[in-house]
Amino acid sequence: MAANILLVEDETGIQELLKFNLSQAGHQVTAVGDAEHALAYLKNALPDVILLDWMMPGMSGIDLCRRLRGDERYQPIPIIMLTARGDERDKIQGLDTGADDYITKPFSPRELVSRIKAVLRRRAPQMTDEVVDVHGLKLDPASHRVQGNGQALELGPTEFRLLHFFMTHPERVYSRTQLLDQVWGDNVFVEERTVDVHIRRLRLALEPSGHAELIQTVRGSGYRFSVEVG
Amino acid sequence: MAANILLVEDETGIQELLKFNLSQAGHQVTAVGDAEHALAYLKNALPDVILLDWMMPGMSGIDLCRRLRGDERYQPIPIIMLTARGDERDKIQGLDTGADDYITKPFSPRELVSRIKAVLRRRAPQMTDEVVDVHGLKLDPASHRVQGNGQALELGPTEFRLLHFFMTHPERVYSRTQLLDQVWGDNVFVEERTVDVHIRRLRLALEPSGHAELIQTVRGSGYRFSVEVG
DNA sequence: GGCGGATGTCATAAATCGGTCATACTGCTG
DNA sequence: CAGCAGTATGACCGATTTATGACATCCGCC
Repeated sequence: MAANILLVEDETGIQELLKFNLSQAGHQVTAVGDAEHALAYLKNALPDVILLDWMMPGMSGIDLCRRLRGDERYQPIPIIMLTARGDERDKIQGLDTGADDYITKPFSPRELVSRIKAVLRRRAPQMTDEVVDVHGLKLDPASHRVQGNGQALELGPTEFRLLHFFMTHPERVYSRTQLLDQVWGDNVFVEERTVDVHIRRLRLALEPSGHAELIQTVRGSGYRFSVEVG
Repeated sequence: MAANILLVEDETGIQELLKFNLSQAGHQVTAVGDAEHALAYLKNALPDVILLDWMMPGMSGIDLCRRLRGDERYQPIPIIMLTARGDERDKIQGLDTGADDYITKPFSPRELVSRIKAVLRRRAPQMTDEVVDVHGLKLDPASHRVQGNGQALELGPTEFRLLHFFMTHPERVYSRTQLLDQVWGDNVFVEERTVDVHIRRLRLALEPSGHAELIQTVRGSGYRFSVEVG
């Protein structure tokens, strides 16, 4: 579950310590000292999570949070607020501004790491490395394996990501464009029809265990991963 | 998993208690009364874990922790902080330390032991001296020997470390970068492709006993040590 | 200083993937 | 039932990734 994390924190001491601990947990951390630098960074890269200190010189964490929540581009990025105060009022206010979670100093590295995991799970289930199991179809991100009813299934990198996305977002139709954004990544120049081809390859790969039917075509809309028939 | 533990604690009562309990659990304990003695000790020996009391006369636990974290030589050593419940919040406020874990007094010896174990496993499972045996492939860190189905296998130092890491982290994909970090060490300037070469050498070394298949390529992701086929 | 093993790098071969296209098929609409 | 838009399929080929063999360097040890 390696994630790119943007840390916005003015105290260099805490910055270093968090950086160390999060790196230890396998994450990629970029640290900036204030809201302005954070915004500058965000113009060029989209992290998977943002850790935001509550109190900062200049634009405060809460202001930055509000601003990010107002921008469609940054809206989907989970935000965790860091604060020294355990005040319930602040917590309410923090969550009010659109933060996904809130953690009070001091906290253990382990706690922070697990909260990051939780927040990722909620926002982007396919980012976590948890095993997904649906109807006898099992996908393990850690070992990068897929089994259908215990039988090993072979699928290429793209099909793997595609299936992973589908399994973590079941029972819902996704257009080709959405799939390209989610599975291929944004800003990729690829024909929409290419999705069809990979859907086919995925179906072929799932055929041996009879799980191909889980990938359903919704004419005029896109595709859906669903347990129900039809 | 016998570990060398450095205990830094000023209260002799607690010191004795922990020493007894940890020895009981099979660990080798060295106890010192303050940070200065701890540093002196660390010049000559590197323990596997450090237990650090939070509040101490002279240099506090938190200062020592910071200092150790800043030194590349001590950075990989797991640190567990011992803190008194309800300690003045302000002093510890937010200044999370870079410790791997912290435990609040009073705690049960059993809890401490299991946390030590957890921290060791998390940091470096391959650091332990336990013999690893998977599918007839046996690796003994102590004697630095590898056998496949009883047959001695020859492998170079790097291949040995690589195999050791894999055997202690099975069923999981590791990217070339991760392998470089874990097996070669951080901050090493080595081409990623070099990993391929050592993978090949490792496979060649394991060939005689037919264990080469345990080293599997996961295209686009990295390599995996796995008992399962495919 | 010479030797042998170990290590990292490179060039090249081999394997696989990914995107596109042409074509066949399907289901809806009038 | 003809036409049409959307989808499935099979083939192709360049691009990327991995495997392999060869080579230069380094280091400890005679």
